[in-house]
Amino acid sequence: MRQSKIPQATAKRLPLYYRFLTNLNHQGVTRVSSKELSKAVKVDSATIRRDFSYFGALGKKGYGYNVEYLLGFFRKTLDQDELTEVALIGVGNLGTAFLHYNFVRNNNTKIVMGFDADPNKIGTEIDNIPIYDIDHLDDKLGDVQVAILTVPVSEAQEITDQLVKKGISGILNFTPARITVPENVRVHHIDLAIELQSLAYFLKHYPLD
Amino acid sequence: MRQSKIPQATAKRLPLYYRFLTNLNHQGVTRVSSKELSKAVKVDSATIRRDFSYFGALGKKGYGYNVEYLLGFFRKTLDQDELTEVALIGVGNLGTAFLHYNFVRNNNTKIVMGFDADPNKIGTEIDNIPIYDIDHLDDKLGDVQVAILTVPVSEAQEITDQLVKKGISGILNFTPARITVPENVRVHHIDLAIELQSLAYFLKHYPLD
DNA sequence: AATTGTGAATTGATTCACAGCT
DNA sequence: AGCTGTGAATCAATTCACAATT
Repeated sequence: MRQSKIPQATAKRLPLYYRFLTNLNHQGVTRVSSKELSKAVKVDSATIRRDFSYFGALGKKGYGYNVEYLLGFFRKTLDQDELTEVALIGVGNLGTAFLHYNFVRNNNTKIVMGFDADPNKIGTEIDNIPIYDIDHLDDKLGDVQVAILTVPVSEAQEITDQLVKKGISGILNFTPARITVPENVRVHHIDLAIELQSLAYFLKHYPLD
Repeated sequence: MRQSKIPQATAKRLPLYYRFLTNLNHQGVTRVSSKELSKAVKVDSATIRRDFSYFGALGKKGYGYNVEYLLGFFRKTLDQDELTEVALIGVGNLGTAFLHYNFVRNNNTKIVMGFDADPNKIGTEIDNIPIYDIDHLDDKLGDVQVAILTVPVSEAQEITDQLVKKGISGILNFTPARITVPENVRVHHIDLAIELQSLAYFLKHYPLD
């Protein structure tokens, strides 16, 4: 498990491949070429072959890849069975969107609890996920290792500190705050405003036509 | 405007810089070094200096950067005044989160209308943004160039086709579908499930400690 | 005939490290 | 004395292009 030699860029694409292969499998497709897959996932076919090759020779020359075999392989690799439990911090619109997303197919992650400050939400369940009082983070969080942070920006750092104190390992941060954490905590930032602004910027400065 | 020679990675960080510089300015800070800024935005200081250098020599050696001057510069560069109008397609939880986000500071983008199929939403306004019937996309969209796509995955491609027909230039796609568009349309994918899965994957395979 | 798997080339981005300026 | 701006080095990812294989 330690020190995989798979490039990070490849690792990020694995869930994508997995999802599309699952779709193909459901549709009864038994074989697929890197070129076909490329069309579906919008990743260059050479990149796909390179990505797959890190796991060994999974395909057959002149034939392509056997969907079921490939899927079985990825299932193991992605720890598709070993579930990662996730806590959702902040049950606003964005947080609620996540709760509803939850039980779509590819579950190697599962939101097991939510936290909020709103008394109308505390004690309720959304899609069977209990919502606790944010002030009880300490008691309720248990040993959950991953948190989705969808709180107002003003609270982001303070709540992060609490999560860190409880020993969290990873945070998916949707607030615009660039939160500070110790070296051993991994943070992925998704900044919706920046995504939109940078799309606009690219449209103006890097025209496609 | 055509063919800027700024690296894409730099371009993506500009809105981030801009936001933090605005904060500093509001706090009355007048000068900042690349090292200080690095701490705040979590980007290596050499990268920051390199990024800035694409716009010329904006700083002073031994001193750092003048916040106001830098801001003025970026304002122009980011077309902070030239507003990009955006349509939000799909007013579910995720879409609503965007509508509320809207009028935070850095506005070079503005959501001007929403679309949904739900009769309870059609005809209403959320934060002063009118919600139209998705079936009236054709009449209402006008010449809006950018769309945020937050519809169920099953509708993604069909609605994309409509947007394309109306001449959209950019789509921020939050559905898990890898939508197909002509070459001259730019699509940025943000796939929440994949972000979560890949964070979990990194935690397991690329431990930080 | 078709498609993989991969060396080699290329492209893109980051980081080092320091001369030069204020 | 301190910090920028940048050449050079490094690192990471993509893409080319084709020999090998079914």
